[in-house]
Amino acid sequence: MPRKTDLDFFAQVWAVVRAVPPGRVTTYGAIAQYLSAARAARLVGYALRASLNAHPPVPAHRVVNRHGLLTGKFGFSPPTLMAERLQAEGVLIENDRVQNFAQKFWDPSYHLPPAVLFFQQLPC
DNA sequence: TAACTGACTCGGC
DNA sequence: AGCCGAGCCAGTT
Repeated sequence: MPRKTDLDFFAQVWAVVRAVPPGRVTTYGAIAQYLSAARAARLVGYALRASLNAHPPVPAHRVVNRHGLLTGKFGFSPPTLMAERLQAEGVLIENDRVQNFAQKFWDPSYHLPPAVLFFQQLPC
């Protein structure tokens, strides 16, 4: 299993997050699993915290934890920005929790081509 | 170089 | 249904 690729782990995470459609959300674990690093969910969160000044921008607000909780909201300024962006896309938030999480959930492993192909077709 | 740190997850109570 | 402890891995110090 090639754990190393031509792209940094961070860059891979960002690429996947950019593929999440507006109005949908995904989880750290789902991204990690898609990247063949199912145990690296924490790293995904770590990568997202570093994504705030990434180019092109990363829609980090569409990534929540497995309970649909907005655990990363403190990475935004103000922290309410994460919930506001989601609600602007039609995702209902209550008490920092995504409502109808099961319906809004978007799984990269299901909706995206295999990671190898996905990164192959990526520009740059 | 070794130790510490997380925007997490899973399983057991 | 919600809390607690252990495992996880790349980056940073």
